[in-house]
Amino acid sequence: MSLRHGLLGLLAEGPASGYDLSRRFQEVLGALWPAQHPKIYAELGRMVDGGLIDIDSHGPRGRKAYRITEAGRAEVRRWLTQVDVDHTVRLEALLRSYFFWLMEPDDLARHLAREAEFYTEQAAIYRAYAERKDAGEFGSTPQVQSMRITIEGGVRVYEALAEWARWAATYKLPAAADGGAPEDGTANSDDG
Amino acid sequence: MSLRHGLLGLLAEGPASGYDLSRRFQEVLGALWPAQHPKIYAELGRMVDGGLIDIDSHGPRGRKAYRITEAGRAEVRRWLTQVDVDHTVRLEALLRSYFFWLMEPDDLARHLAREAEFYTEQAAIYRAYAERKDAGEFGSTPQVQSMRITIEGGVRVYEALAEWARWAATYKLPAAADGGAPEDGTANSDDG
DNA sequence: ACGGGCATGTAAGCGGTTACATGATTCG
DNA sequence: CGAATCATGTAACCGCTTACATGCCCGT
Repeated sequence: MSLRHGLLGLLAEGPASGYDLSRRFQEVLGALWPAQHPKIYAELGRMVDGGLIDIDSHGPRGRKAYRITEAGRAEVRRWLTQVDVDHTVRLEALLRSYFFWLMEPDDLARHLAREAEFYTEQAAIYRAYAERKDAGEFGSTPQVQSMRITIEGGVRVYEALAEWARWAATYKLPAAADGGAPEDGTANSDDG
Repeated sequence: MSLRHGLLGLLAEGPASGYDLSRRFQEVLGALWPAQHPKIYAELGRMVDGGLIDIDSHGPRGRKAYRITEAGRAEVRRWLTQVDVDHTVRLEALLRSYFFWLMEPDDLARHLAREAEFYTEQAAIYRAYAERKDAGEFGSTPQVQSMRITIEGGVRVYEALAEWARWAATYKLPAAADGGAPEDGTANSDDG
């Protein structure tokens, strides 16, 4: 249940409304940790009930700003230091790659080209963000330092995937063109 | 709903039981696309109803092997060529990094060290797998070629994360102590 | 006055995890 | 004979997404 802790972490910087939090999640974390507004509003309600946050102020258009409590601060710190990282990743692109052998070579080539393009673009978005940060556009508070690290992670992961897609294009296609016939025959049983 | 297509893809290699599929998902895809057995059995049931697979044979201990049908083959090919890739990623490690500023410097250092270790280990597991493959241990069928690409993706993603964690350790801590540029060499003018 | 963005929510449904439950077979 | 592993499932619950629904306020 990390959305809760993500919200608490953002609120640790200062009061914000559900709408604000939704936007901030989108900005940097959007491609790394998606969070839709219904989930956010629901979670905020639950956290008020649990005493982790409370309502700071009411604004125009029914706006409600939330403020983190001491219990909330303690909870986000507990999460950061005590709770094991959930290392689950779920990359559909890599799942698909397991089944590339079912695709026609030129469908596959097109697919990999599009994939490479997508990841390259994502990496560029993050890199541009990093450059704006390094140019001092956001100041140099501890929060911004942390954000810089997150962004760097985005750059590196997307660059890795972009390079992977380009590598895959050169790996698979020659195998389909030039011989490389399956002369093995014995292979079939599972276990490796 | 990619679990369905993953199962179909594996069944395209030949008949298998739910238990087999569960194990095969674990092996290579375990860290890239988790799939628990209850979900697998449920999905197999639904796919039989939908005519994408049917029961191939009954074995000992109530074992049921499933065989892909023509409709199933068509469906997995449709998925591979027609359906847009779901590019959603969800990396808790990067979400957390956004809140590093809330951590004590030595908690953070310990955290990043453990993270680096974990990702390095994962990368090593995949790299070892890749080497066994490249040594010809699994033959060189098209399926194995595809698997090789998946593995390469695993290596690259985990290596990227490992390097990121190591970079982060050199980036953040000098800022807390007394300045000094990160090894990476990229500009960070506003860095303390 | 009106359109776009601010702002908050509800409800249905899906996909996934965890815990529970059971039994057969093989191997030592 | 007992333990490990094979093998299949159900049920409860959780987290998340999508679609639906509403209304206000600001700028032009």
